[in-house]
Amino acid sequence: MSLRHALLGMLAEAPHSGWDLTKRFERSLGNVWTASHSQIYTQLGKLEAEGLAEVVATFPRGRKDYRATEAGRAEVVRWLRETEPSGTQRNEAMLRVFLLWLLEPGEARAYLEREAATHAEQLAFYEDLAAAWQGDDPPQRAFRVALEAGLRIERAYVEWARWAAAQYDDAS
Amino acid sequence: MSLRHALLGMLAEAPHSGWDLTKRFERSLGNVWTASHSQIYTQLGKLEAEGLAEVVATFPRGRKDYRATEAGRAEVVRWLRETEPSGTQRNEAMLRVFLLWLLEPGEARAYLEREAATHAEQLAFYEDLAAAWQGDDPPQRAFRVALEAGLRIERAYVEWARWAAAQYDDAS
DNA sequence: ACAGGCATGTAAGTCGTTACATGATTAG
DNA sequence: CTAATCATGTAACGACTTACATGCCTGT
Repeated sequence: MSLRHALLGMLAEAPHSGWDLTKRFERSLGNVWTASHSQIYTQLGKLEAEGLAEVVATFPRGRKDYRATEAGRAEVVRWLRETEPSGTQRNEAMLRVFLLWLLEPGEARAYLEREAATHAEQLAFYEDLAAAWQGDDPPQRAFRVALEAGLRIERAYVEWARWAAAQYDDAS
Repeated sequence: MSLRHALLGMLAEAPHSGWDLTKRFERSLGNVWTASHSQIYTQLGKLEAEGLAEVVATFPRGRKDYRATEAGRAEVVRWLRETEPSGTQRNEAMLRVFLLWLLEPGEARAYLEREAATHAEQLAFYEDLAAAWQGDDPPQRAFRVALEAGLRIERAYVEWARWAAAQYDDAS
């Protein structure tokens, strides 16, 4: 159950509302794990019921800020230490590559060119983030390490997709 | 619904039994999409009921080989053409990197070193596959294109993980 | 004879998506 | 005053995991 631990991790760093967490998933975290607001609010309720998170402040418009309790923080750490990442992979874009032979070569090439463009855009986004990055506390440094992975992997994707598109050129 | 289309794609290439498909997911395809046998058998039943796949042969031990019907083949092609890959990402190993600040630097470094080793192993596996690769029909060529992505991305992961482990060195 | 791998299926429960539903605050 | 954004929640349905359940064939 990774969502629980993703939420607890963010709530161990600083208080956040369900809305905040939803936005963080949409922006930075969404590149490694996605979650919809309905899932987040439901999970926050459960974390509170289990004593892993608590409401620390309430604001206008019904906003509630949660923070991880000591038990909650201990639970993320336990999860990081004692469990191995599940090998479950889901990469729909790459699954489609296995099936490209079912299309005309021109269509396959177009798909790969769109992939190249999408990844180039994502890479540019990461480059902007990296250029703007500053901060030296541990969570920021962990973020920078993850961002570096994004940079390197998106670069590899862009180069691969361009190479792959060329494989489906009329010539070949 | 990617699983349906992954199955239909394989059944459009050649007849396969549920067992075969399960094995293919465990081996090559598992790196981009995972599926358990229970999910596969259930889905094959549905595909047959909808006229997208049909049983073409039966063997000892209850083995049944399925093949995509014309309607089934048309359905994968429609999916490839008319739908965009869903942006849903789930990469638990990278999610953990965002949370590494919760561990001692030594533990974080150990995690990243294990990641480097895991990806190096996967890379070696892909390199063996690439060395042994031959075949010139369209499905094989699509496989080779996907394999090239695996090679490049695993290489990027290995280099990143080594760099990242160094970030958590005692010195820093 | 028996171990290992082949082969298929069902059931219960959890996780995740999409749609529905409501309302408050702020900026223009 | 009104549109956009903030903000939270529930319900229905579909996807996925884990466990249970069964039995056949082949090689040693």
